[in-house]
Amino acid sequence: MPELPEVEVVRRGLGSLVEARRVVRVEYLSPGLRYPFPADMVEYLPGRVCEYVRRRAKYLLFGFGERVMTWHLGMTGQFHLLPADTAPVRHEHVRIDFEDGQSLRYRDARRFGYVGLFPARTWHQHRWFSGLGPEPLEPGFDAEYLRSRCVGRHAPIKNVLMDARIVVGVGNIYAAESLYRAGIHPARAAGRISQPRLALLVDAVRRVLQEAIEAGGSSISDFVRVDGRPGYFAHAFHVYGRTGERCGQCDGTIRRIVQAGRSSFYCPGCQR
DNA sequence: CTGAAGACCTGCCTGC
DNA sequence: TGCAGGCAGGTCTTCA
Repeated sequence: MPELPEVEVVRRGLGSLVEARRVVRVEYLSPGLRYPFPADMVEYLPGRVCEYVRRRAKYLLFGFGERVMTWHLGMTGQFHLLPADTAPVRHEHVRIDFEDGQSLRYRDARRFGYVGLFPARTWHQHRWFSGLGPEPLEPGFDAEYLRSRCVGRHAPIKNVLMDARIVVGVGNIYAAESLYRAGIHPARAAGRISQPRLALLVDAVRRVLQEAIEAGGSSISDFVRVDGRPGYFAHAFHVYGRTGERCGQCDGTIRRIVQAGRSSFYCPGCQR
């Protein structure tokens, strides 16, 4: 489901609802997610207070004393906060009940999501996190850095942008939209883009992600916020999912190609 | 090392 | 109406 903006929107929605709340019960309800459920969570969390909800890349981090619960939403993961006596929702996998009578439900139809419970001091050393690149909305991601990671690479810039070792949080939608705004063809070899154009790309990535967060994320088929409302950024797509439609800036028609097994959308007139 | 393809899952839409 | 095929926002593993 989610790229960085959607995860960030979920984080903001969850924060005020679960921070400072005490857990009373954890239940793991169904067939497994992508990786085995950390069984010690059922014993560790009850009695503890959620101190914070943060985000790193596309992961949510929940602080509980000496441990951090990390959560990746995969493609279709959703959190909902419901009264504890609400029956399990479809594809519900985990529930965390709080002292105040509310219950956090995790549902995930495709089960690509996964949970971990790590020591608060060393969670970032785990292989899920240790190789991650910089956050795109923080200062470490700039034109000079991107240039250093593109030098000598023949891979298409779109694939480079989606490589979490280079920069985190940019998925299929926002890679397409960023490249459109920067006027760069998604198949262009990363090593053959000038520094000024990479600077435009860095700027485009930042603006697209920021605008998407402010719009509440992109709801394509099933993304919803914690309160069930959709995000509205999909209305602002220039190319994603618009195959055959007219480009908003030129006479061109939006095209779809497949790169590394994923759909890419671009305007042949605007993107070189 | 790099880059591409396949795998993991279910649901939904299209076309025959 | 039924069913096969293609597609879906992510990441990891395998293979060339």
